[in-house]
Amino acid sequence: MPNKAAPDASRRSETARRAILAAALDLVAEVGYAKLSIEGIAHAAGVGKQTIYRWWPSKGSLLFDAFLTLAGEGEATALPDTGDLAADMKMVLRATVDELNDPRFDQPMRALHTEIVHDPVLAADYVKRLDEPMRELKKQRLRAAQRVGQLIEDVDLDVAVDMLFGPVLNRWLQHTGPLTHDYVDHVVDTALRGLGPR
Amino acid sequence: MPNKAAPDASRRSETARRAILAAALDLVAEVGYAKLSIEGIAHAAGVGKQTIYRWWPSKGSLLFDAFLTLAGEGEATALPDTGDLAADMKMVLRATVDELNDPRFDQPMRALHTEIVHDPVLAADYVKRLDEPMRELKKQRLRAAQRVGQLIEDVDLDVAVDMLFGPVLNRWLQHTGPLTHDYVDHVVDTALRGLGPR
Amino acid sequence: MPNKAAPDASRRSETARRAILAAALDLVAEVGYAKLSIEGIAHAAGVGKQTIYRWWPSKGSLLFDAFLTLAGEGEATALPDTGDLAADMKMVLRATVDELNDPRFDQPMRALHTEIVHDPVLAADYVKRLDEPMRELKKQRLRAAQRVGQLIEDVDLDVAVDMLFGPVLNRWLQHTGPLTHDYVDHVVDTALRGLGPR
Amino acid sequence: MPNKAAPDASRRSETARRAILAAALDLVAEVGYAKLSIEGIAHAAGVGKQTIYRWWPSKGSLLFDAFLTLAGEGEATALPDTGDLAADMKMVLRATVDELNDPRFDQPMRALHTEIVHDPVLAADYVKRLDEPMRELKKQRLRAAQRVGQLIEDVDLDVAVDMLFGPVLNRWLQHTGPLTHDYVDHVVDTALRGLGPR
DNA sequence: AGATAAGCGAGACGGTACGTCTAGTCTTCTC
DNA sequence: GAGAAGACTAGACGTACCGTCTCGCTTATCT
Repeated sequence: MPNKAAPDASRRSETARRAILAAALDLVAEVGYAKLSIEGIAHAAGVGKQTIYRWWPSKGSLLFDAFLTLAGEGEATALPDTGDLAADMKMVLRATVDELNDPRFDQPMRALHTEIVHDPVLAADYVKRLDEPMRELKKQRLRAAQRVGQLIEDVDLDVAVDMLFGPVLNRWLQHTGPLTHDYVDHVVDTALRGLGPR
Repeated sequence: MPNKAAPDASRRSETARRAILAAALDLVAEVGYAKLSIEGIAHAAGVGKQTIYRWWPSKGSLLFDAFLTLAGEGEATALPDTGDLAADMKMVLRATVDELNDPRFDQPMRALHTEIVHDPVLAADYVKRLDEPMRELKKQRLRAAQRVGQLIEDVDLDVAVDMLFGPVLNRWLQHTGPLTHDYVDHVVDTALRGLGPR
Repeated sequence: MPNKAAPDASRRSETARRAILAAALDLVAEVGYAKLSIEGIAHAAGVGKQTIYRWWPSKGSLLFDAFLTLAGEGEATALPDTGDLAADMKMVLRATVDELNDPRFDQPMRALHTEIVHDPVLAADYVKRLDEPMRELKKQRLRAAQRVGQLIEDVDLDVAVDMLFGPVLNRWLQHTGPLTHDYVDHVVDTALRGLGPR
Repeated sequence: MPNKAAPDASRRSETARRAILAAALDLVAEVGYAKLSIEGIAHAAGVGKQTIYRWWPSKGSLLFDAFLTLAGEGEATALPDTGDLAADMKMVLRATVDELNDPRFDQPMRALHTEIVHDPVLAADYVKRLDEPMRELKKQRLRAAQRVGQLIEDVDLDVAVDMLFGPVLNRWLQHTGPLTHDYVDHVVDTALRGLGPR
């Protein structure tokens, strides 16, 4: 039994919702995460603060929703499959770093990741609605590679995905090095060939 | 001609410095990054706010210094070398996840990483004073493995390090899965063997 | 041509009207004037806010109506006349202070007076619908006294009423002293006898 | 033992204090009591809100202080004494109504009285710092009148003061009639002569 | 040794933003 | 068409911190 009356979603203003999400993206890109304020978003969206507090429990969840409109929730249905696993993975990862290098995506993604680092609830949501679906697509491509003998059979596909995509995300988050196409090519080649001899 | 008089470091109070760093660690562990305030740290350390602002340019750099006292700057001089690369890497990574799972380390590290994500200057400092030295140790161990034929010759060692350590850091930051010894074992085995057949 | 359609009073819900007035009185007595809100009244009355805004132009006018239901508009038809002016005035004033000391009346009256102080329109309404009728009754009693030689002929009856009732109201409003029967007796005696010698 | 550290008054900024009081007076005169906000005062005074909240417990006490700067705390030392009580009281009361009719005084005084009506603590302060001293001056003048036989001996001087000044304040607060010199003359004459015959 | 000056604890200052509350308007649905 | 319900824009509330500043006090260095 909820002790606080939930707002009636059927009456929600779609106009306001969209204005808020757009304003959040614009503002985070403009002023950066540190200076992003609910008050600023409300003002930029031409909306009362309460309208934000009514529908989002935290700045993180708002950023998450905003990010989803940017990413297009569940837009991709499959990774490219030209028959050459290495080439396909390089293509995907190159597109990823291009996105990460795009200022329009960079700031919102950093903001979202910051929230995820500190908010396990939000992180769970992120895993379920963004990470899992994307991970599934990646695993599907890897399974297809297994079928044509381009990937060993007895590998943990989650670990495989982590090894292919983790290093790039880390380098971006931690500014430990430049995000280039060369780097991702190296990562794909190394991951596929393995570090050990033979 | 500097327009702002630099503080005279020779007169700096070591007592205050230590109290501030300790209070920062205690507080971030206690209340979390989001509720961590300079004012709170100053109060907990029994110190005036100005003493913090005088010596640290940002909350991030303070957290960095605090973290260094926790990690023990440049304490380790070499990674273990029993002759078995896989076993050694598993040992190191298991120790790493144990640390990441330790509440005393978890919050300060998350706080530091948050700052790094948004502050390239701090990130550069982090890379130079923490990431680079640790990375060098790891590369030394990998070079030793190359000498005894446990690691292929023509591999980019930076990429190798990223593939071994990146997935763990990632999983921790994004809460994408549990950080277990099993997981790191999988990662090491897979990285060494490679994803491709043969 | 009115630009705002006037509500059709014939369709007005008497139930809602009464619930609102009752809720206003209850709430002002319970939480005090400062924390009295239209929203709170609407909620307590089980009524939509619009129903209040439709029928009352201001919080003051609502309080005024509520107060009228408490006072019983134009209920008294004459002041007591035992033939002894002083005794009759003391009786009336004692009843007045008893009312002012009654918590049920105290808060609503203070609220109403606050609104009157700042709203000349409401004040005019108050004068016409509450002050004037009461004042007329008082003047009637004074005129009767004049007829039997208990009050001088050439006195401004409005001034006389002000001198008898004003001090009590003031003392109550300003908390300048306790409102006792003794005090009103003093006022009546002094007013009738005059301050000057003889 | 106070549970909340009291601010250190010795460090108080006199500039800020004066700016706040002046801004409060200006604003209440300009926009009226109903639209007077702490935020507005702070802004007009070029001051942070906290500086107001630090030094005044309520809007009422701020208005009180502001009013004191307007009235000049304890400025008058004695009422005029020409030997003619009636003439002197008329002079004083005429000055009073002139003040009440002055827009510069009207709004702040109404604001202050509103707060007093609802805040007994503030009312006590008002009585002590403004009402009592003024009342004492009035009573001194009345005592002087008693000495020269212009006022009866056995009268409660507080009641006498209430009868002379109460009606004017009342008429002003409640808008029950115009505040004219004629009116105060009537009041003084009637009070001194008394309502009863002879 | 006394003067000088810096760091220090303390905390007031002008501000920004927080998250909550209410005003008054508007919209939707029911009776 | 009035009414219950409640979302909407707007903005004040009182609180928490920001980063700067000023105040005495304590040290350390320099005449």
